[in-house]
Amino acid sequence: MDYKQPMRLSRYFLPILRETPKEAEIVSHRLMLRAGMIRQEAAGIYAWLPLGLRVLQKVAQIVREEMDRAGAIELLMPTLQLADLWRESGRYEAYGPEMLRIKDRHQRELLYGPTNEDMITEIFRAYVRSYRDLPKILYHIQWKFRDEQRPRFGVMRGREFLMKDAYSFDFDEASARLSYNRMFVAYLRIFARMGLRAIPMRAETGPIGGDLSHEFIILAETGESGVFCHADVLNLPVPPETTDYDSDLSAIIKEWTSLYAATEDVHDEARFERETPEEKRIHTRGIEVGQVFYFGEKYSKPMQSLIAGPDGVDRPFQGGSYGVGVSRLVGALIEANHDEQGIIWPEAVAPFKIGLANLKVGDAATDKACADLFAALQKAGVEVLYDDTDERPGGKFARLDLIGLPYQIIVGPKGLAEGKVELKTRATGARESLDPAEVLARLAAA
RNA sequence: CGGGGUAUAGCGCAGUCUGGUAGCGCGGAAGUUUUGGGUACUUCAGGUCGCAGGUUCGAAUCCUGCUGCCCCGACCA
Repeated sequence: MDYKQPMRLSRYFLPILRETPKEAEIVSHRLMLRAGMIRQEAAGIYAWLPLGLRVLQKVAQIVREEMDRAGAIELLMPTLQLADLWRESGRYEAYGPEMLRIKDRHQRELLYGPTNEDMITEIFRAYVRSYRDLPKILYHIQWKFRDEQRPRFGVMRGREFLMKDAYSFDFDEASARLSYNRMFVAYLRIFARMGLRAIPMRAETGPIGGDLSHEFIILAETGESGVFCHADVLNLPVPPETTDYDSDLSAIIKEWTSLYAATEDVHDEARFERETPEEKRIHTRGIEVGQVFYFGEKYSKPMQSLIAGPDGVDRPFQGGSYGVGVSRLVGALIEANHDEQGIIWPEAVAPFKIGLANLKVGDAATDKACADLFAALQKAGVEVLYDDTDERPGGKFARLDLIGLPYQIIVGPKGLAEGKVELKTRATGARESLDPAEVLARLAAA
């Protein structure tokens, strides 16, 4: 997808719903349906329409950039996996009905992958034998399927979902902890870049297993689990882009994990009260958007992925896995950024930066002013959606507010009579009457 | 997986109790009008009433079975 390609609304595919579909209960689901981002094809299974896809891919791209920055290497594993692979790790029977099991024409047993620890271990085992090749962190961004008993909340808890999962390979535990720390720091940056405050919380390790784990959680009333934390954890500094991932990151980890923060599953009320002054105690709900695990030899041992050490002795590698719910994040972002009128996208993930509204299509002056602005924005490489439809102003305003582009440039005969266009900032609602050149200077710069 | 709902036009709904071959609003098309926060009016198009059986002269409506979807709970990125 070429994001910079400017788009005319009259040629785009943006099926806006004026009324709320009744099946949508929470706000992000309602808005995604209304804004023409997704269409449900089955319970927990969605088609991503053009506007939704743009956001999904932007989220994925931020994840990708931060993973790369932290030294992880991208690959791509298939969605379908052989059941035998999972038998080898002992998880085929353990996983339960959540796993979608299917057979091919030869009656070979396959499954639609709910995660990829087994497969990445198989790949790694095939090629890596020496401690000298470690450490490594491999990741991919791929669709997963978990046959939830009860999918709900739109893309926040779908059955099919897009996930980034990374896997670390280390020779010893000390090194594995460093990999864990790298991913931890990368996660802090990923969510911060999307304008989200994600808090790492101690959590249960779940069916994947392991002995060290944090969930990254966004506080939201509509979240699926209860959380407890110290208020100050909301204001900790996010590691900068210049963070050296080859350095010892433990100071950052310590800073982010010393204040109390836990999900209800592992919550210890006595400890919470001991460690947190009453006025700093937060008890609310949260949306899990990422999780990091260290699980040691859980897969390398049963699957016999052995690494020769300096002493010539083979040992199972020390593993960790690190997930980010990419499609879920799109829902979470809306939960965190909306108002009565619709979505308010953070600029980093907005489907377009600007909505350019021609209030009187067919009027020579507004047409020309819009065409000039459109061309200039295109030239400046700014992502712009030009509403060139022959529709009433009210409808255009409502639609732009609904889809939540960060800026609206409103061009109508009234303002143009004085040589002005209006610049509206979606987040604040602020409207300014400016020369077209001023608007350009403002929006093309940032 | 337990409990509760629901299924009628693209979307939101009425009609079902009391059987007589389907209607309203929004949206769509054509037109007049209007033009800075979803303008008003006129006309038009669009539905084998979730599916399969059954009862009946006749079924959206009554009976049986099935399926999809939603909500609460348990469970989960």
